[in-house]
Amino acid sequence: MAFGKGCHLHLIDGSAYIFRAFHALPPLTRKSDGLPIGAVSGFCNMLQRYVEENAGPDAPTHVAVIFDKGSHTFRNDMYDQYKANREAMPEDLRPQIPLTRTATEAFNIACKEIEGFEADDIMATLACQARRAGGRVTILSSDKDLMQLVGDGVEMLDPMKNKRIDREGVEEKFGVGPERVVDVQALAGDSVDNVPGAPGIGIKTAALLINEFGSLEELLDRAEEIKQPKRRQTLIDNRAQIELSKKLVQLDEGMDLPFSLDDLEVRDPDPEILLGFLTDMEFRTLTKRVADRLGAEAPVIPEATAAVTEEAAPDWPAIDAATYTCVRDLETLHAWIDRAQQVGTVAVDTETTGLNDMRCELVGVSLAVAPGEACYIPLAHRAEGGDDLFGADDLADGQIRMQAALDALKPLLQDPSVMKIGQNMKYDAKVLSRYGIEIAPIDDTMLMSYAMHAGEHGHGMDTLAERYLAHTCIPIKDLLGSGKSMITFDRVPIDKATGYAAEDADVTLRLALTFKPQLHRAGVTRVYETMERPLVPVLKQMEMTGIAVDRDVLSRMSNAFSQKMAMLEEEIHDLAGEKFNVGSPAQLGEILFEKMSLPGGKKGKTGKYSTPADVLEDLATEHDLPGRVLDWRQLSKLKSTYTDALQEHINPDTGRVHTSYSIAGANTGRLASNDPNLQNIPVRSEEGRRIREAFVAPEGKTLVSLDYSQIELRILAHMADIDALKQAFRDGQDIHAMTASEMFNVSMEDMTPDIRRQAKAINFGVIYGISGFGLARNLRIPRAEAQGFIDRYFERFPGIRKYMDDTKAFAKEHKRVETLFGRQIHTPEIAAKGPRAGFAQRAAINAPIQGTAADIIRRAMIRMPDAIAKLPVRMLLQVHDELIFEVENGAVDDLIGVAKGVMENACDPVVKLDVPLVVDAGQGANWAEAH
DNA sequence: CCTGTCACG
DNA sequence: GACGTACGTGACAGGG
Repeated sequence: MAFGKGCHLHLIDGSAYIFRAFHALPPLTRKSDGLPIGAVSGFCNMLQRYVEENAGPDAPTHVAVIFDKGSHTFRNDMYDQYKANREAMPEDLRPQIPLTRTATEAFNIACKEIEGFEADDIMATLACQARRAGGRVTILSSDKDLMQLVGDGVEMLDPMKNKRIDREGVEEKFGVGPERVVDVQALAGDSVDNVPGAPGIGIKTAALLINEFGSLEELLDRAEEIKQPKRRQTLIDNRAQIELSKKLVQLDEGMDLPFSLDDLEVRDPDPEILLGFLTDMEFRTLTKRVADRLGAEAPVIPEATAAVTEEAAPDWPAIDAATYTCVRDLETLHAWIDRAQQVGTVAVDTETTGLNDMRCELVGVSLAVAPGEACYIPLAHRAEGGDDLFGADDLADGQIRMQAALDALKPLLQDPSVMKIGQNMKYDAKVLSRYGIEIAPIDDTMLMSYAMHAGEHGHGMDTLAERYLAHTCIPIKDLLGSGKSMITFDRVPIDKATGYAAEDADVTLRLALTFKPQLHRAGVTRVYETMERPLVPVLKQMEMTGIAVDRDVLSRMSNAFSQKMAMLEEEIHDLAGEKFNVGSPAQLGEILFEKMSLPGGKKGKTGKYSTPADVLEDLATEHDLPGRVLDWRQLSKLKSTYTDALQEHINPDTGRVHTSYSIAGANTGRLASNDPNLQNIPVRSEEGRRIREAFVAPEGKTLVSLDYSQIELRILAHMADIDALKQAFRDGQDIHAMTASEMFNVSMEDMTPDIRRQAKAINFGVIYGISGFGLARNLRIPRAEAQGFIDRYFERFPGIRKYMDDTKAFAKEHKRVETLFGRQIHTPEIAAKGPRAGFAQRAAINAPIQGTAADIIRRAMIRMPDAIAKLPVRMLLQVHDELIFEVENGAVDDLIGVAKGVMENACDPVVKLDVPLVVDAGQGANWAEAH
């Protein structure tokens, strides 16, 4: 039947169906092989319900499910920030996308998508064609972008609320008719799609203006006539941005489609094909329901053989090193690869010659496809007994040639439809990357544990195996030994290595099967999917890039420090009247408190005097020696930890320094940097800050540093809901001065640096879970006075005390606290008695604040690679509230614009802060200049 | 291997 | 009423 009068076209927004199905359902997996199919299941159920509900007299004559295809559309060419705030597609959803197309076809419903266009444009074009032909159209979607199509026989139906949206519905939502919806959207913008619009103008104001002037064009041409001065200026200043926004929201109704309306005619499904598909997916209930409706026999779905179920199966085979396979030829390897491909999920572990993933060599790879089914593929083990001059570096027999094995593994490890599970996958991903394999998609058991159990215990594999599998892993010591006689993994006999390596893969797989279904129940799926797992490739890239360090600068500083230290040491020995080890607190304590009888000597647990800096500072007024020791200590620290150690960390292959970030190191969600720690490079003292001059941009490039201004205090203002603080941040005030002014009744004009400094200490104290003692020590004032400050602070900002009390109460009740983004930090010690309770309480107060800040910069980092993809720039480092980039000189301003936007909007669209986030930028030839 | 000290946010 | 107290990290040196 040709489409025409009397015809009724249904357009189903396929992508919306998929996302709703994905988020509404727990992460179901196909029993036989663990393939994630939650979204497919939900999608099929929705299609079936659609079919059942649309069989009556008003049944459509034509129907199509329309999908988005490709992430880059013509709108991105107009505006590269379009939809830049979108969360990346969850890894579990990705492999399900093609299956939803297959499902649509199995239902024998037309399934359409066109590369480079959004589903909305296809639907707009089809709706217009149908309208012109005199037919009716119903769009099954709740997307407000589609409301511009309503009218003249086109309606929308919100499938969630089962609510029809006609002209009146659109006017209710936008305050204007469908033909003016794009005008309102152009002004109001859209944070979800990142359409800028006019700042400060929302839907209400936009509708008011459009109704007054008739159209957007008219409004912009006659903007001078607007009465409100601020509004007038906004429209005049942002004309180009508003016009761009209109182009972004305007749907393309005139696409050239490679099919016609007639191709969308409603067709009955072929029972064999549809039931075949549902059976393949192992949807028991739905298969039966569909079979009943089609009057067909429901096929029998065999019980699952593999042990992938909602709960970790209790009947898993025991973990036994003797049962694993050693893969020594290509044929066997291919059999394992095929098996992994079929299952769709495989645990992967690499064995290497060391712990440094930038320098070690690959020795072997292990795989696990089901509990108890694991293998080890040795690749570079050395021949045994070769400890003499000859043969020591010969490869042991019976190993597949490295390159041949990697060539065979590469398609599996890069296959987008096969999930690769690892424990601390960043390590393996970096090693494999150095061998030409970019492993993806990945799951990480360490990160699953971190998302669920941060604060409860560590997340190393041995710990997890003990706790969750009641299994003690083979200690690596048993293979490598320890201390001086320790060997590298390539010297381990292959038999012994097989048991160890394959066990790691087996354990990892079992942990993943245990944890994966628990994520949803613990309420941390989103944390894991959006803030843990996607960070792995981002950090991998940063770490592998590294930062250029000028060895000569460090070396000269080391020499200068040595000389000064030698001079100081001599002076110290003279003042003490004897030679001793200045670096030994024990010996120094003896000199100070015994020999010289200076006051304030306190002994620690070990019965030795303690000589921290603040004690020495107090003593400096009494004697010259303590001051000299402090100077010596500073130089000693700078030399040993920085100027000397950093030189050792310059990678000979790249000439750069490559830190490694632990994602699951800090309980709060912060990263930790190690080998070397580049998050504690000196900055507070002038002498220390000069070490940053050694961190440089190569010729023709610039280092750019972007840091969040006062992010934790802003979060506190939001979370504790303190109006005065929130307003101060909105007005861009000096927050410490403002606090001081409020507390001490000093006007901002009469503010002295000292009053401000005290207020600043209190502000930070609040974040740390303030105590009179702590503040007193920090400010070096009597305890009673400090307590007075705190009392006055709480009097002025009662919301802060309420936040602290509420947080403590929450922690006591739930044994955990949460960030604004849902990250959980467990506080098992909160119920402890004695001093531990105090620690736990203050940690509980601090964790949501520090953790939310950590979440925000994580989100920014995850979005950054896409945002800066077109610029000649690389992201190098993260220092908690700061990101450092290396950029070609010509692109500095572009980078600052783009990256700042990503950082300042990193909360979107999940959390709306009541305070703005502000990012400051710096640039220079080295880190000292950029900061 | 633990402790003290000190570098950072 | 006494006790011990700011939050989160990592690296280095000394000393058993």
